[in-house]
Amino acid sequence: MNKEKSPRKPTLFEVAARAGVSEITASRALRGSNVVTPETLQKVQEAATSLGYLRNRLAGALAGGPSNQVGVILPSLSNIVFPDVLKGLEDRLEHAGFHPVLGISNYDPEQEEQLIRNLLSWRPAGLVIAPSGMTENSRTMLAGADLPVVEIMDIDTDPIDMAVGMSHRGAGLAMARHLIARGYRRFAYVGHDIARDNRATARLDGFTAGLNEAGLKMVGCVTLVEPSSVALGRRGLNMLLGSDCARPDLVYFSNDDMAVGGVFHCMAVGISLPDQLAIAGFNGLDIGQSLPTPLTTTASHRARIGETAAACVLKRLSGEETPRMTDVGFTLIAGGTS
Amino acid sequence: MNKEKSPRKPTLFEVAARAGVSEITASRALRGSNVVTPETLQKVQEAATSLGYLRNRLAGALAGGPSNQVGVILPSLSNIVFPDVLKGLEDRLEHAGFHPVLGISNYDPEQEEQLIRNLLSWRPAGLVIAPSGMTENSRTMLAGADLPVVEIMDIDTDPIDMAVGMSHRGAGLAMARHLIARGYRRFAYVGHDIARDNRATARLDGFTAGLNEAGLKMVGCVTLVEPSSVALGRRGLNMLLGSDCARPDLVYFSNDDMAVGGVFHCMAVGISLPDQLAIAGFNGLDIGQSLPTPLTTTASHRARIGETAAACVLKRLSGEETPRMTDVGFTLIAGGTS
DNA sequence: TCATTGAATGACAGCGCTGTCAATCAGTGA
DNA sequence: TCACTGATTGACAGCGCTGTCATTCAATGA
Repeated sequence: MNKEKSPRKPTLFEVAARAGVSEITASRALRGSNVVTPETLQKVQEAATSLGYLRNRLAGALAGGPSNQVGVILPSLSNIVFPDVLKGLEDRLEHAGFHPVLGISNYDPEQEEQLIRNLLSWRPAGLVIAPSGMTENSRTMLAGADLPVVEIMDIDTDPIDMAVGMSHRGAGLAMARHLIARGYRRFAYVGHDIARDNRATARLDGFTAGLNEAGLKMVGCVTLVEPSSVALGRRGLNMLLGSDCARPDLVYFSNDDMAVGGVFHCMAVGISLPDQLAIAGFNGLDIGQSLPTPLTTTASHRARIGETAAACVLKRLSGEETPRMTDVGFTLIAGGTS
Repeated sequence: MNKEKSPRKPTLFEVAARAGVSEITASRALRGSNVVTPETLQKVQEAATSLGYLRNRLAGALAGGPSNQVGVILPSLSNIVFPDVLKGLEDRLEHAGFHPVLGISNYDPEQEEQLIRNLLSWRPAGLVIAPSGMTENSRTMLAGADLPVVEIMDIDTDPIDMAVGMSHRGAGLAMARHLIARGYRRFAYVGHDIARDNRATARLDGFTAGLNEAGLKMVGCVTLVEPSSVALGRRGLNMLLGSDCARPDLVYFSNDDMAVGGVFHCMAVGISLPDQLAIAGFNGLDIGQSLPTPLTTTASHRARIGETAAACVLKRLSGEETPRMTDVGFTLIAGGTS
């Protein structure tokens, strides 16, 4: 089935010959141009089917036809956040017959640059990227690439072309204000590999700013240099409470995975929520909201970010005006854990 | 930045001219061929850099060069399973400088066929697919495409070219035997949109077979025609226990998301695990293992499936022998919920 | 000294398709 | 009848690169 030497795939030329028309007419027919007669169309389609013709888009794109590939660069697929974004992207792209070509940067600017170069060399129709500290080269390539480029997730910095996301700093700030208004005063933080995840850093930054506004500061802080996970959150809270810092009344986690781990730790050691300890996360994941006591968190609209980014690319390709900045916002969820 | 008309990208010809060599030599230099002199190499690299040259792989692939794109077709990105697989794939591919080109079939054979046609038209180096009931056309295209094709997830059926996965039927069967050995007798099932997810169906099938071996049958069964989620599992268990079936002593869930929902329901209504009710899932997700009481489940090696599939493609491309079937197996986790 | 060898480079053709512009032709009104 | 219009179709060139074979040239040994 795959050992026999292939008898060369039929080309457009053969389809055209069989249908008794020229190559270009066959091309137009198969691409659904509306200038060909219904009869011609049918002849060509029949010829294509009977020969098992499979279009070669490499040749098409090289000859100046449009591409239906969109480069997508994400820092990770480890937690559900980026798959959610990817899902939104894919959804919207697929409706338009486009495909994401994926690259994972692992939060590394060098790898990111490599990926950009690599993906651009396929001359995609557009590029969507969740940046991880782009290098100068990266910016130059993107700026000169003459295709729609959408930077996603964060809108706290000025984009090369377009940006779709939310203010992570703003989300942290809003959460701090909300919690202070609810009467909490002794805050602690449990975070994951924060050096690499600059969005988590931005949230913490905003959160701290909120505390400062009220003349407060953190009473404790644990940061674990590992990717975020439920298990890590559980471990992190355990460490925090075992340390000699003042007992916090609320722990802000770097995200929901971590926060759910915190909740599980409380369940396991019999700390009652939210009386003895309150917990807040970030992301608004299904899992947090399905806990016996729903998690206090900030819902990020991840799929919507993906969808909107895809929409921006598609709009630009069809010549429409596109906003430079799109804020999809966030929604504070006042759950039962605070 | 994107309004000005682009002054046409420099081509290999210009790089070659600038370096004072022929096109083909420049091509070889930039592709890292070992036949060019170090001096030539440097001249060409300098010329390329100073011109901001960006390789055009469309032309390269069309001219007979290799592609570094691998088509990937998955049925969904909604729960963590397929992102995990994708992560494994991406990891391995990226190390070899390859990129997945993604398509989501939504468990629909027609869409799947469309995707296959579309992705193949880019002449990728290989194709990895988690099949959703392939059509006759799909099979024909793949069989005739003359590239490595890996069918992933399930190995219960005969593959077109290669298969990497585990026996879902076997996993269901093993779990049934394990639970029966532990003394459980009154089994019920809570599942999600099973018509579309034939792997969940295979597990249920195996599980039922295991019960039959022991002369047992299900005492209750709830199947909800929605994508699986924690919330759905919670709802499903609630429905099951509210129905008039005999009270089960163990509920088998279609996967861990659902099972965790079941655990949360028990917590919320005060059913103690595993005395009053036992629960088992499938997948071995982090979340289930981080519960105060770790979930009894079967760990599927999702990332490994992706890695192995990628490895198969790469091996085949480098001319090595590849196994037709790779069983990555599964691991039964006897947790505290049973 | 001369044929021989191997390393480095180059000329050429063509991958399969589509944009551009030109040609064809039936139908129309003067 | 004839120029004119619009709807179809076609000829041509070339997108940018790489495989194949040929060429060049210095180094080698007889």
